[in-house]
Amino acid sequence: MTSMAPSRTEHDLSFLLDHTSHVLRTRMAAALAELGLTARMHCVLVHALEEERTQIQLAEIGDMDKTTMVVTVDALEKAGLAERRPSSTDRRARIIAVTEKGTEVARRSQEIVDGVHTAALGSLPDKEREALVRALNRLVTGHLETPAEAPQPVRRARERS
Amino acid sequence: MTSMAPSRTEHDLSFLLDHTSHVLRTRMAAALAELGLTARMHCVLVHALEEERTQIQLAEIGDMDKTTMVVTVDALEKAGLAERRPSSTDRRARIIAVTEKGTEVARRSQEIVDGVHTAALGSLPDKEREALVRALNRLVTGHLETPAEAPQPVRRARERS
DNA sequence: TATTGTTATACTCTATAACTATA
DNA sequence: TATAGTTATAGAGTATAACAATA
Repeated sequence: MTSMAPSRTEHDLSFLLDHTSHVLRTRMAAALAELGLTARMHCVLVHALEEERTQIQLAEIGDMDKTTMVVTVDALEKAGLAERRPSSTDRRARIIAVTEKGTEVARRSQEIVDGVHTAALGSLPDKEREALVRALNRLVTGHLETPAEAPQPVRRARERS
Repeated sequence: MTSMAPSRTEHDLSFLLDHTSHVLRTRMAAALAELGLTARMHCVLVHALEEERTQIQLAEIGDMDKTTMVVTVDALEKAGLAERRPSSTDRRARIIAVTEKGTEVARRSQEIVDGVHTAALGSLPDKEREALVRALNRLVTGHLETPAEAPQPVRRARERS
């Protein structure tokens, strides 16, 4: 969003990526909200369906904190789309089991996600679309693979009770 | 970040745009931090240098709220990079004047910004780089021009004093 | 001792509301 | 009445710390 260059938006990669990802995110959020889902809920549903996975594993896949995963799974349980089940091999861990209703919702939400992506990519000429996806994949696996660590502020210890 | 597709990351446009923009943003923040700047501060400096502009005008350009602009200008003043000056035509408004030091810092921060962008784009083959920029510009001015409005939550009135 | 999941909470960010002074 | 800038603060989002159960 923040314009990084004086009157040369066309080559401001920061602006271009921020703007497109932000707008796409709002589109996705609005589309998924029709099913009562957030992007995170969709993400968890889809990956929990693939195979038996614990909260930690799903958090890793979705690049969420484990505490964020707790509230996401809470929401899925409350909506009747998934359930926590004890792991048979590790009594600390919970397997996220997708319900029948959750399976159906995930099928529809995946259609929505694909539709939003297809609509965006479909607005581009074939050659350009292919090059865009190729270039982004090259950046994601190459020069823009890992974030620079931010100058993190310190956090005070919690008050003892 | 949130993976939107089951084991098909290569075509997950949400993931690709979110990841690249996020990583680029952290790179930019880290690089600008060396000068003691945030992306917003750089943005305001650069556009305040172009011509006489008020806070509101600069907020518009940087897509910031006017209250966010207040803290950004506070930071610039505190660092001795810019000053608030009364507008000669509207006594409500403040012109953001860049100091000599601010002018020099802006020159260097623009070099940093350009360098980060050039490094990222330089990791791509020529044809792919050109197509990426063309495709992103087409999306920004076309299908992904305007955000979908989020289902905004209500805000309670402030307590009267 | 380390790890999973949980709760509680602190912190950041940003937007909203109300306000002052002008227009 | 409307607008520029300010202050105070609400609210969302998320990360940190501590903890209980288990490995």
